[in-house]
Amino acid sequence: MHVSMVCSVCKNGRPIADPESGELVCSDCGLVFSEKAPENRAEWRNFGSEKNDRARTGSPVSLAQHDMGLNTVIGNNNKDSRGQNIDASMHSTMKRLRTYDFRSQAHTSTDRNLMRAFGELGRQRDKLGMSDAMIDKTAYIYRKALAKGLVRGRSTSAILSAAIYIACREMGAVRSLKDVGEITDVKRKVVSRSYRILIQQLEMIIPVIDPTKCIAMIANKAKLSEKSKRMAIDTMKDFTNTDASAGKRPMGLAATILYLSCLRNDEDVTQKNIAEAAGVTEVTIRNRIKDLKSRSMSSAVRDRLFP
DNA sequence: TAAGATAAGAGGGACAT
DNA sequence: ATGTCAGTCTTATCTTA
Repeated sequence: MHVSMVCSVCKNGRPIADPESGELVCSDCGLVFSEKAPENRAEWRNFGSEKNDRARTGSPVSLAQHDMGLNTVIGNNNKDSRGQNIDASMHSTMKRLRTYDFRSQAHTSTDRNLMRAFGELGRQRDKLGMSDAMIDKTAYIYRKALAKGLVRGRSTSAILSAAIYIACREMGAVRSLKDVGEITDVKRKVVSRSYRILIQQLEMIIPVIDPTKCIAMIANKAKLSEKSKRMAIDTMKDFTNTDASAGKRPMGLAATILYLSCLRNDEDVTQKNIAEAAGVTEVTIRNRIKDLKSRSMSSAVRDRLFP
């Protein structure tokens, strides 16, 4: 299968194999490049006994379907097991059974809710560049939330957005609350509130987003030089696991260190460029600069930041 | 024009009542 | 449950180099 060699979003990253999911993801922004296309075309040959039946055996089992794709339906061909036509009374019985069968497919409110939610999830997945693994993770989280009654009283899309956000975080993909909110058309604060509820109620531990990934993402989005990017990532390593970023949004610090690195390299860039790429404001960058200036740090690091 | 300064306001956590 | 407080971040506006 053809794989484009440059990430379509950040225009810079190369596809690398993600050992966790086995998919090709962008080395810089974490976007999924491509995945194995599902083989849902008809079989070329028929291995079974039925004549002229080249159908596949069904789509893969997925959590992102309300019944996990394991549904069966009562057939419509009105033949018995030997292929004989069935008689009239049996015919009407079968018709009635089909009606019940169809209705029971999505009869509980849980099933209906899941159908709605996963329908929406399917519509969002391309916009977010989500892999199958991320979709399944999202679906799993949503199921748990629904089972715990966390959806009642809140909108499906709010909880779904939060589940998407959590799935992204767990897979190490760089997506902000703002990104997710914009794509799912849910207000950032609503996504954020739902997110907090989910991680509290489901007792989830969400890994902190890797700040070096943030830097790579911003640098590519703002089309900055590799040199500044490298430098910023090196510098950032001196700040991870310190309290420099405690309680602050990682993007703000990442953007600031990147900005300072660019200045150091005499790269033509404005606060505005970087702020936009990072999804923060210029003021935040300025505040972070002030914080950094007043911090104690080794002179080597200080020299690198403030020449 | 980019960067710095300042102010007002939103949203949420901690903590007390 | 409700109110207050400190801290973070955004938006908007004005000034400065």
